[in-house]
Amino acid sequence: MLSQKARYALRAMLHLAAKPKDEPQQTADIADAAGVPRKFLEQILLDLKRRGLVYSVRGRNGGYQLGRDPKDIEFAEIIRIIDGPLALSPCASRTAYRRCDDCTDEATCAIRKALIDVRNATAKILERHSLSDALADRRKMKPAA
Amino acid sequence: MLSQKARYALRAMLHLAAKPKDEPQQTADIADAAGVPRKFLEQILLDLKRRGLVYSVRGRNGGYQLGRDPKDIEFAEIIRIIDGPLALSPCASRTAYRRCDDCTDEATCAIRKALIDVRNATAKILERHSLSDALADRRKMKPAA
DNA sequence: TAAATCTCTATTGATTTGATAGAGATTATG
DNA sequence: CATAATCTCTATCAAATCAATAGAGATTTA
Repeated sequence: MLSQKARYALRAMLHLAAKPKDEPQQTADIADAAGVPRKFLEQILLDLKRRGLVYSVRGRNGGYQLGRDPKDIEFAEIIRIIDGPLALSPCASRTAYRRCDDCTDEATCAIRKALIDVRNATAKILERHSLSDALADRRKMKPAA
Repeated sequence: MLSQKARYALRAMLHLAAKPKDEPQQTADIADAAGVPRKFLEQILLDLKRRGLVYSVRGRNGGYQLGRDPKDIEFAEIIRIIDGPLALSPCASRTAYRRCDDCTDEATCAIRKALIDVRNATAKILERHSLSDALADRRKMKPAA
């Protein structure tokens, strides 16, 4: 399961993706639109900012914009920043590989093998799914009435 | 990420799968072989027993056996029992669907759509991966020397 | 009857999660 | 320049979850 925080992050990013690129959106507005507690959202946006996914403008009329084109921001990246690796076990992670403390023989671990398959399938989907894909999906699902 | 408990459960089940079907294995032995704290393992096995994955024999010389043929016990089932649904969000789960509390429009939720794709891919792998598959993998990886 | 085992429930300490708070730093504007 | 509006940073907190331990009970064999 994703954390609530990661779901908030995805919603906030999707909101930003739907806005004109260079009109900073304020945390209060994003929080309202995405249904996220404002102070909690601020922490989330700071994390995303530190990794370059959003760009911030300080001071009056400041706010947040996407740091890159929506087509270059993948679900996978957002989730990894907030929740950590996609894999079901550290030993099956590519971005944050770590040997299991209590693993006796990784080479023959049949559990690990299955978990790597899952991690690859998950990454394949989430690394190919960008914010612009999501916007397109949304338009498709709810045709302009 | 799977919980430690789920990893323990997979290891314990794999250990049982490698043993003759009708020789009850004792928790102390399984715990030792699978590297799981004994009392913690007992809880895990009880959960698995309640769902029919293992069968127990009480009293002296008692112990645990698989409740079904290893080929009919899937990783997915073990993980679901211990950790709950495979999906990344309740709204993307098939076995434990629940609407997101704060979801405004599920029909057009582009996040949900991606998460459903992930859940389907994950389930496809883990529902087709049985304990006997895992034993076969292990033999393949470590040919009888 | 005693020993070996599974069964059940409670408890505990550590960590994580989700959220709130408030004091800075920065900028636009009147 | 003063002020209001904003992002920035760190601390704190309560509740939930996780990982593990404990121990009394029930069951079976020898």
